[in-house]
Amino acid sequence: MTRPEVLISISEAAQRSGLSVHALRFYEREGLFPSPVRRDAGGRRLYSEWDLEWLELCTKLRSSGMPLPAIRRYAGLVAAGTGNEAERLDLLRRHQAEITSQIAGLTACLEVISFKVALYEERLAAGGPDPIWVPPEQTS
Amino acid sequence: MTRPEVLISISEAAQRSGLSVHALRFYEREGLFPSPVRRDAGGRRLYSEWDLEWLELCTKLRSSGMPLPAIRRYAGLVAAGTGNEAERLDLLRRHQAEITSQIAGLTACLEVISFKVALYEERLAAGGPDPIWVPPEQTS
DNA sequence: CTATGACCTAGAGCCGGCTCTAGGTCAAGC
DNA sequence: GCTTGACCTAGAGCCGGCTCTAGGTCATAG
Repeated sequence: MTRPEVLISISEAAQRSGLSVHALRFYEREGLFPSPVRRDAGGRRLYSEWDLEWLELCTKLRSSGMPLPAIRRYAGLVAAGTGNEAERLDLLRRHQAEITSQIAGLTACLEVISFKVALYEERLAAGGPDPIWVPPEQTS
Repeated sequence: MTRPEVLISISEAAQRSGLSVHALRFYEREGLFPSPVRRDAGGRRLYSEWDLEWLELCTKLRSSGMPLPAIRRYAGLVAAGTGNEAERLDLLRRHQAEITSQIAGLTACLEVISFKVALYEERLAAGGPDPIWVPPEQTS
């Protein structure tokens, strides 16, 4: 009655997760998996659906700037099983705040850039080669 | 009639730009200034208001992920004077797109995290220690 | 006159996050 | 039985962006 769990090789896991095989092994060494990655008789890694989902979360965390040690902590909490939900929540909330402030920062940068873009567009449209922003002549 | 241009020392420029003195010298070596930073008789750097404005732009570009070589290119265009506005515009537009897609990526991550946060909150509020996401028991 | 402190240069070091290499095992196909 | 190719481990290397060090100059204060 145990349904036939699908297990895939590292190269397949790499394809499906978007990570390189190197990165997958590296993540494992770094303790980023809550439960050890399974192996076949020959010692080769076998990734389950669960592992892939976990990796998906990991890549989201990474791509939003969470450092490996933090992901390791989270993995540790998950590994420890139920009972530490408050801690997990705390970790996630902090990262949530982190992302929010990153977005705010980027939005501010975007505004500045967009302003400059608009300026250049205007000038170019006007055809005039009026200087917009020239370094001051070295009047020494 | 030339108004008395205010020139400040490197440490002051560091404070006002938020960069370290090391970083300021480093940026200069890396060719990130369109016009060379002025020096006093003793060879010490003197930063003008214009330099500070430039640095402000640089930090915006950097903090939104523009790599140093790209900033160097932009500095080169500004240094070359009027006539290359189209190129500058192109460079800025590309970065604009870059930032936009970064924001989109972060927003996607934020959604995932927020979803998980909501899940944990719900569970914790319910008081129940129902497992949310447990690594599968190694049913080997 | 000396010592303090801000500055200078050139170059080495560091950190995070991979990425790659060397050297080896193993199973399948010819 | 040999080659091929996917995998293994441990560890070295790389890249970007600073950051720090060593060793020196110079000006003002005591």
